[in-house]
Amino acid sequence: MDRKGSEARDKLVEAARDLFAERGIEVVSLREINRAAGQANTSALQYHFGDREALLDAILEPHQTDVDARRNALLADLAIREGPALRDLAGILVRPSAAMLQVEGGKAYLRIMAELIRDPERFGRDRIGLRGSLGRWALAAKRVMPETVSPLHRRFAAMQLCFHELARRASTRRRVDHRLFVSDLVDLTTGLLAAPISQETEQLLQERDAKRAIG
Amino acid sequence: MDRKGSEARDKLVEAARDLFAERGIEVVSLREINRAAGQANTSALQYHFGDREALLDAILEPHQTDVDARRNALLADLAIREGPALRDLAGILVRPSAAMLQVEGGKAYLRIMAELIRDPERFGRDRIGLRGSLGRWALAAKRVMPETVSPLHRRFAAMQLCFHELARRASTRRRVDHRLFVSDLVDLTTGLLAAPISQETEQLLQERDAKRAIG
DNA sequence: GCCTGTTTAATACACGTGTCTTAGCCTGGG
DNA sequence: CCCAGGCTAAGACACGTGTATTAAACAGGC
Repeated sequence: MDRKGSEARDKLVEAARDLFAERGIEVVSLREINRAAGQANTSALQYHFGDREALLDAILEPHQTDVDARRNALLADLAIREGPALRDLAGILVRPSAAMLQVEGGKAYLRIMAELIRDPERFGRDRIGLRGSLGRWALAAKRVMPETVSPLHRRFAAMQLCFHELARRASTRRRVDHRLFVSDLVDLTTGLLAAPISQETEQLLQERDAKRAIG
Repeated sequence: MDRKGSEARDKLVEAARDLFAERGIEVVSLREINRAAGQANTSALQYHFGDREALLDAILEPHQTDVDARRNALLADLAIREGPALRDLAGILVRPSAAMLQVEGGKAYLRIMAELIRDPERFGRDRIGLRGSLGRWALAAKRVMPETVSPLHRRFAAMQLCFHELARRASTRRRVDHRLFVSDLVDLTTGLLAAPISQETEQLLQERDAKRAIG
């Protein structure tokens, strides 16, 4: 009942994937997906998936496992080395997802992911793989990063940057060579993770801590 | 016919503002806005604004002029000084918008802006004020920034970061003092703008240029 | 062959939507 | 007073939506 059904099912996920990417997950109607997939009847989608969420899962799952495998491999490499640079971390965040730029349907996947990660609450944060390799990445990053105001904030911001920029790249016209773009994105992400704390911030931090000590 | 009509009109924009911020501009139905505004009839919105886009303009306009005034003032200050640091630039990007965190309805405005700036094409890029103070900021930034791979890319990424983080802040529970958050966000933005170019990127750049020289 | 289970097709239903039309209200100016 | 015009109310229209139901095609196993 699940994997690899009926060619029509495949067409459905394909059509849904592209429509979700192009116009947003919630906006596209199920009927429209049916139409786009050729299966002219209304309940094909109903039959194969049940509802929109299950369809979304079916779209995401293959790419998700692909990305997770790549990132986990990089993380395993990292564990061996000692004293990895921040740029290595940024690369581990960016590159596995960036690889989807060259995969069939990967661009649509990236655009959908950007929408999902934008507000993780909307569709449940499990779906974006925070419990998967992204979570492991965050842990590794925490170990390496210099102590900052709110390292969590920085890591989340880095994820947002990464996925948003990948989605932008994925939605522009066809490119063949993404290496320069990816390398630049890794640089940007590194800059974000490594952003120094200014005097102003330092002072405000001290003020806050002082207040907390009193209160 | 335009400014300051009828209290009901104000309630309409207020309700629409909050609903747009909470659930997305395209998702909320006009009927729902009417309902939320108390005006139980269906065509009040129709009458006062015409369509959703005009309503959106009515929501944005006051805050937009406010932000533009603040940013333009900062830009004027900047023009006098010489050799401003990148962090000053980042501050000019962040602070005028961040000020909306403490303004009645400003949080909703920020969340809407984040959605608009996410894909400027969807609603027309005029609406996000790229022709206003944001455009002037981009020009000023271009003058100050070190030459990078694609400075435009960096400036756009900085804007995205800024508005997205502000929207996140705006959608969390009530906070009183935003100074530390803002200062930290300025630091992050600075780090993004100032992110150094890695060896890898440098090399890829040279390869690209070499190819271009041949082709 | 035939019969079972899986897939596709074809409608039907109740509901929410954007838009339009018509009538009622209510206030300010003559 | 009254009555024109800005505003609100109420409803109708055609349409798209998610879901459910029922029938038809299509396979493979005995």
